[in-house]
Amino acid sequence: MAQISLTFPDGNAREYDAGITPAAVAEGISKSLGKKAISATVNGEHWDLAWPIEANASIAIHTMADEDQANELVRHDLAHIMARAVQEIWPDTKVTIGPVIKDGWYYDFDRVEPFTPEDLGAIEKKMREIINKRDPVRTEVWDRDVAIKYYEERGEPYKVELIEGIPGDEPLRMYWHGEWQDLCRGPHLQHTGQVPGDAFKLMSIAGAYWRGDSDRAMLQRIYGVAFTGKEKLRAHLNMLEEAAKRDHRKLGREMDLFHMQEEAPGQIFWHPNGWTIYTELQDYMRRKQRSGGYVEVNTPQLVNRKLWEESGHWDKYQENMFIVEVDEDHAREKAVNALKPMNCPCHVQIFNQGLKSYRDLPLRMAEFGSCARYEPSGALHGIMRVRGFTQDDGHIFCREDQIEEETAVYIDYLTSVYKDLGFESFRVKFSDRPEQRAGSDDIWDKAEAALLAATRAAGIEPEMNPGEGAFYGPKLEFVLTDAIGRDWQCGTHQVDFVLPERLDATYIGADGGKHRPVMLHRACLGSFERFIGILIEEHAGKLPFWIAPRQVVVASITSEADDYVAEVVADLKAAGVRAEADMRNEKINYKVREHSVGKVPVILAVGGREVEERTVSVRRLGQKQTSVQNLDEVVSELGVEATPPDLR
RNA sequence: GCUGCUGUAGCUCAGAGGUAGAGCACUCCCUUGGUAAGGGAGAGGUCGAGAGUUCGAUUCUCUCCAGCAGCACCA
Repeated sequence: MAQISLTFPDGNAREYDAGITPAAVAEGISKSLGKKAISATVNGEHWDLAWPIEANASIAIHTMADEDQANELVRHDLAHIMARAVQEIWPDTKVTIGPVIKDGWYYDFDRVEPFTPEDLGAIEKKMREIINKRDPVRTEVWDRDVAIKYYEERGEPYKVELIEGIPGDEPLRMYWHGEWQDLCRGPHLQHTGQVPGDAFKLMSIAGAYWRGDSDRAMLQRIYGVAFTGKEKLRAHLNMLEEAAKRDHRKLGREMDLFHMQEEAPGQIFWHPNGWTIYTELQDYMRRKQRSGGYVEVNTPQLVNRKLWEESGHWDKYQENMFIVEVDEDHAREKAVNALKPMNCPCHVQIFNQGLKSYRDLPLRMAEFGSCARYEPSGALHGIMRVRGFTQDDGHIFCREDQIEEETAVYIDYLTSVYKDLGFESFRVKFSDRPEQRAGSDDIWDKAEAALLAATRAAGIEPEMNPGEGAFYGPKLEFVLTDAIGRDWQCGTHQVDFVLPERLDATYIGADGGKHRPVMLHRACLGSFERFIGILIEEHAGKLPFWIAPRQVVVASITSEADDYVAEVVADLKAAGVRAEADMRNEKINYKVREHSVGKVPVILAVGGREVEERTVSVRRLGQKQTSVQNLDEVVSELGVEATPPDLR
């Protein structure tokens, strides 16, 4: 038998017979490791203990102490155990796929009867029975024809389709958990009893399209979470509960920021508090844009269909546009307009007024552009995905060779904005050429290289999103996450070769001839609405002082202090602080509670002593202790804090 | 848009085939209280909209609207 050499993490190598399994390797090292081993990493690949190793390789044996591998195995085995449980309870259910995801797994089923929330309990119970049986997990490699026939006979069409989609040279692994069988890449644990029975929970049922294709069957997906121990599960569930408290929809109500109602789905009624955040943020962005070399413009909301036809939106985006037809007695003729879903075509109209010289480039044009998009009803989400929103939009008209420099400048700009707003880190995704695209490969090469180079120069290694670019050019997406970890694209930076062409934007080059500018679409916040939603969740409502809508409440302890309260409020306002008086006939406990719930950053309590000494008792949100300070001192301190970071 | 769930007072929720309840919030009264809910009284709802079944519907059925979770979408 041929010999192979396996290299261990400590650098030592040992000789084995070819075809040895990691289980035997572990057993050979020590009896206890043989018992504790759950899987291995072989040449960087997560490897089942039962898979043979045929050639020289590096190897690391894993135990339950290796969190990453253990979680993957536990979650993956649970996916199978859940599918088995479901088929044992409802044998007519067809199985599809069940991958591991962050914190758990899901499995998609095809069953005529929908699952109910009560079913989850029954499935969990059955899963624990399976775990308690300690059924062995076994794997075999099959020929495709045999496997296809096997699944056809069992009436599992989805599995047949999956196999047909697997490249012919890849081995088909068939797994058994006891008598129950599934097609699976593996690896898995050795028996069902290795899965902790008290560290998982089925979370929810939802619809999901087969293969993610909305033209195909709607399956039923069951989500579960799982960990290696029950404390970790408890911590996770606890985290979710805490995260729910940070939901911007809940805080929006509690802080009286905004509301939404049936008559205007996907649109926001901003209340005074919320609008203060909005305008404070807008003022800040306007200053940043000015110092960033942008010129600010404003363009029409309602634009005739002709322009949208020229821009291509009428063809490609019509379903998402609010179309407005005027056909009334007072109108001479019927006009078809659309509320703008984007600002870009309008910005090109401004660019196109008069002749532009190469000396004008790069031309950075910005607009707080209000857009309306008819988003699918199921996509709406609080103020983060709406139908009426305002982008901090901007378009940079430049030459091809300026893309990299402009991208670098933009990343720097965005980074400073995010930092000022409390986001020290954010994720960047890079989407390159899709299959359907405009422009030559040569231009794409250059544009992609420019974006990547600028991003890397900024010290950012983007996540790759292959083939996800716009048809008109590659893009960078700047992603922030909400309270429960969902991704939201906020900032964006996209190269566009197409729109300048369609709308015939030109500039006169140094050579005296006409040239086509490149357009960079960019938004830093993305939209005020989404960004404020993220901002609220990121800070759990405890916004940085300068942007907090209600900054200070001055609360009287007894009515004797009322005059002094008014004086303190006046002083604070004069220092540029948003201050209000609370002289209601209520106890200080009550006032403190109410304004704490309302997330007011600073409460100044004043009673007889403070009136006497011209001091205030300062209480910061989230802190129990208070400090008595001189009034003038506090006013100047808070005046500084109320100053936006770019003006300090 | 798709699958499932939900819609009762400003908010959080209970309720039942015979036309509705709690706590908080709100208004008034008492209370002047020292850092997360002092006490009392009062007011407040075509039970999301429309249709059907029924002697009678907010409750059952259907359609629509909106929201929630996920999927799809997010040039």
